Amino acid sequence: MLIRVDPASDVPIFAQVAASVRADAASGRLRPGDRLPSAREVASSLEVNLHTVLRAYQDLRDEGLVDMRRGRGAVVTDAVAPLAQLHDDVVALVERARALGLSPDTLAALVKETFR
Amino acid sequence: MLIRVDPASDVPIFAQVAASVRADAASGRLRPGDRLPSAREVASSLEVNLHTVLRAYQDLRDEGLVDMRRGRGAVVTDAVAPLAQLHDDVVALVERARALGLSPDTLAALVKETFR
DNA sequence: GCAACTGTTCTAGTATTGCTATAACAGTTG
DNA sequence: CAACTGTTATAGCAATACTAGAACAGTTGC
Repeated sequence: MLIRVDPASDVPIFAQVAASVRADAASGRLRPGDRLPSAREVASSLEVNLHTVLRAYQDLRDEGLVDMRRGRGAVVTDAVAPLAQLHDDVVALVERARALGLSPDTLAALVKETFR
Repeated sequence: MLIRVDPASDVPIFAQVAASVRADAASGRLRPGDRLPSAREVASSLEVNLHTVLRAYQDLRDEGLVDMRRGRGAVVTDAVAPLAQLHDDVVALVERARALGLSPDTLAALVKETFR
């Protein structure tokens, strides 16, 4: 379980951590029942604050993607299934967007706006 | 040409303005050669500051979607064509995501992460 | 039971960001 | 020339992102 983050990005670190987990769940690298590394572990290896990682984990919990309890850690739930189902479609769309020269921000913003 | 914004949203106003224009371009409601309403007009009707709208317009310019010159205003460029080409795919993906119960933020973040 | 782990909560400080406010400047158009 | 357009500059305020340190409270395994 590897969580990647780009410190130079304008995207908040906590959002990048959550996004990394989400992508792993969508691609099947992370399955229901799997446990995320402890927040302290992640914070240490990314050299960021514990609270920053916890903020990401809490966002994932709010989305229902993980189940959190003290002492146990954060465990992936069945709610990741929809993400996995969309994975191929998302990859296909991203490939088309990339071929057309769009930026990640542009495509993401377009998707978000279309959702409204 | 109508630009909608949700003041209660946690998404910055300037990002919402840019997203609104992007969506209009993608759907074909806005075509190459069309002129955006002046920043002062939009600021006035949305009851926000001029600079907030200009920030949105400048983002669109950075993406190449509009051409800006003082005195003339912001004009939509041919670069919106890729957006229009993706429109149907984006709508289809959003529909699937909605049916699966995903939130706009979750899907947008997933798309953005998949792009990396 | 106890030690070592886990998330939870609290307080607090700093730097950055989003937005506002005013004003002046400089091209473009009719 | 007048009325429009975006551009630039300065300044201030509120909220956000991140950090820091500490204590608390369940869970697990020896």
